[in-house]
Amino acid sequence: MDLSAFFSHDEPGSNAAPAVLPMCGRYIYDPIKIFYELNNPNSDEVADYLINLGARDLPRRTNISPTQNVPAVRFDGALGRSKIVDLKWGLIPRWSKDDKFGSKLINARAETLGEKPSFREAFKKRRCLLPATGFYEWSVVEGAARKQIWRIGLKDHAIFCMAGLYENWRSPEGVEVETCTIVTTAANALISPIHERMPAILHFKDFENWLDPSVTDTNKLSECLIGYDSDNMERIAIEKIGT
DNA sequence: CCAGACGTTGTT
DNA sequence: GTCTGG
DNA sequence: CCAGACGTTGTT
DNA sequence: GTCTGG
Repeated sequence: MDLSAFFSHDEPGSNAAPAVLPMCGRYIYDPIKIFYELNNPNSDEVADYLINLGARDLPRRTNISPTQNVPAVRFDGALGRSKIVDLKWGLIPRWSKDDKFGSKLINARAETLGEKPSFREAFKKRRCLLPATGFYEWSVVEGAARKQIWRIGLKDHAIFCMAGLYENWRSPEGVEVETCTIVTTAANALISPIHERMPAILHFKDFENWLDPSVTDTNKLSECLIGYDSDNMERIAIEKIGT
């Protein structure tokens, strides 16, 4: 396989083919405020949607990692609409005896959400969106001393929403913890040279169905968990997280 | 029946 | 909680 | 995902 | 090398 085309926008020196490795264990949230200042778009329906939910002033975070609280959109039954809440990244199943298992469940494969004991109930009833402006992947480049870091996102740094599931877990001591996981899917053409998986990025038209707990047709829900179009994304080699 | 797992990614 | 393996 | 730790005994 | 914490 000729991988040279994938490196046309790489930094100098990374012309060796990387071992095919690599998912979504770190990501980025740039405030919508910054997004608008940088790009001044005429309209962006995802950004407008999040602004309407009060996301405009969420803080900038360039290295969101598992076990941290992350901003999420989910349906609130009492309000009758979706709202933004903080969820701890790393899903702890309701039946889990301790919180250790949660640190492993940072991703959930889209293909098997309906079957896995840890995810199937959340897939039917507790879906959420995780806003982001990018995510990181690491790949081993032959001959290089360190792993190559990639910052991946939509073109023009547009904000997007990853598909997520959430749970409400009660510890033996009675402490409530709300946790979440990021749904992954097969990598698209842009990402597959460096990683086999990528987060499921939802199109705006699918937000409502994904968030609506009364929607339980899992076949239909699965249809929106397809790899995002490579042409609308970009992948940039970086030296350090946060740059 | 009980005991034990329940997950993903990447690496070999 | 629910399924699988023994 | 990466970075960093990786241990015990006895004492307070 | 493998696990834990963030």
